[in-house]
Amino acid sequence: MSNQIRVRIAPSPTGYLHIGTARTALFNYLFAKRNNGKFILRIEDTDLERSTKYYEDDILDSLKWLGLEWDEFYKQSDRLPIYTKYVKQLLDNGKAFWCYHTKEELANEQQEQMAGKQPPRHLCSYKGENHKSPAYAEASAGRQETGSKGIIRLKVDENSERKIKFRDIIRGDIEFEEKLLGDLSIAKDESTPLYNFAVVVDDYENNISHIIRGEDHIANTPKQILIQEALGFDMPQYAHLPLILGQDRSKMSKRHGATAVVEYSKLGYLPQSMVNFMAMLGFTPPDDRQILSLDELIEIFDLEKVHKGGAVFDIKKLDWLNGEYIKRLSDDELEKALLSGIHHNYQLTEVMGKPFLNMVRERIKKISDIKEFEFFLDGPNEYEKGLLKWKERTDEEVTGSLSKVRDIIEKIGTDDKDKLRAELDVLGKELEDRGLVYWPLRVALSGMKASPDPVDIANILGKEKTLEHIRGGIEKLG
RNA sequence: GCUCCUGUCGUCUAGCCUGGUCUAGGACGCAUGGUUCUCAUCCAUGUAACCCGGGUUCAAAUCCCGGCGGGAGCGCCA
Repeated sequence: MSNQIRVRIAPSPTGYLHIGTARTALFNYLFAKRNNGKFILRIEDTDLERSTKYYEDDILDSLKWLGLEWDEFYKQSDRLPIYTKYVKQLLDNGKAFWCYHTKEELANEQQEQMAGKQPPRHLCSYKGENHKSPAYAEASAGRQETGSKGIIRLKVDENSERKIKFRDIIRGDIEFEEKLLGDLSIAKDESTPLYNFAVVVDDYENNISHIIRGEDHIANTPKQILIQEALGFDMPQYAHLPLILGQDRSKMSKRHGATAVVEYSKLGYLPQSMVNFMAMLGFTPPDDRQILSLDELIEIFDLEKVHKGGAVFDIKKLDWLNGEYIKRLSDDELEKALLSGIHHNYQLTEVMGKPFLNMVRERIKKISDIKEFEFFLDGPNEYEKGLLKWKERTDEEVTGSLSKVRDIIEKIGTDDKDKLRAELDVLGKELEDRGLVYWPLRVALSGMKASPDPVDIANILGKEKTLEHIRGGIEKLG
């Protein structure tokens, strides 16, 4: 079982689950499920200052909402003793050391290097002193002078001619020069690991076989490889995903709009369409299908076919996809979604039967679009009486038409749509103008210039409400 | 500034590895038409791209070289 596929998603609970992290999670999940592997969730909360339980909960909830259930769960803050063991090991065997430079010194060093067109890296003067503990340094004059409590770094050979190479499943061979890296920070103290170190230790301890993550981590890879080597760990396989971009082709961020998965759920997007859409950002099915479920994606997913270039997040395409998914929802599913209350801009309190659901299903792209249909419950909004006017027809003609429609409905009701439509068509023929019948009726019922078929509205509203709104229209015209 | 990644319609992309079937295909969007009281749906049609320049070749989106463009990373954040 040692060569079982094991992948992980490692979000840090310093914000809501980001759409980019969600996409990375999705690709990890697809790869794991495709290969009978395990999908592991690891919360990277070594930065206790910024990590919160609130965001951790959001990450878990969002992942579940998307349907990306994990097989194993870890939290770095539960695993501190493990990091301590490995930090001590490196300190003891001389591969790591304490550095006492201050942040200011480091910043100055970097500034000088950049000004001198040199690659920015920390070449630590404490490296040769082999400090194994801060206590040693405390006794030395150096520490008081620098005012730094110190940090633990990995020794990196600044004169090395070696290239650090790795094969990326998506991009092919990538290499970096070891000497350009500088002495890497790995821990603030023996029990406070820093990102690159914690990742390496955890990936090893969790037996991670493939590291699938965003392209923004490519530059971290050689650093992590150096740490692996110092610790004597094997190198996992790497695959760096393209970034999700905003309209200006820079990494998607808040200024481009919503970035959190939870925001999209509140905006009225379905998890199925989010999954489908995110998958398309960087992966294309071998056929021309556009609509694919999570299970269908698992069947066809191929990590080697993932794209290299970043993909712009196009909300218009998401809207279309979401509309397609809404059309495929069953009555029960649609009703449940409409009543869920998750969508902040309008709370529907009741669903008026199957005809209502069938009408809505074709007409909304997002669940939150249901607010356009609030007139079904609350009656038409205030509208200008001019809206009732049909083309060049006079108020008298419109009133006359509405009165005749009223008479028809008083007689036959609204339950039989076919019959009602037939009667209205007869009236249209009499008046030699179908529009004169349907337009004022539709406006009287909806109060809007664009709305569903008035016969459908009347049918859903029922006889009494329909007549009430028609009378309202007639009154408006005086 | 340094390092790395990347470059096909407005957008997501197929094709590129294994040159010809590519007068570059699909989808979203947009436009037009049909249905129609309006809108939406649906149907049909159209719109629009191989970053540039050399080279190799009978033949290049596809191979090679050189430019240019875009992005990301460069923390005692992750």
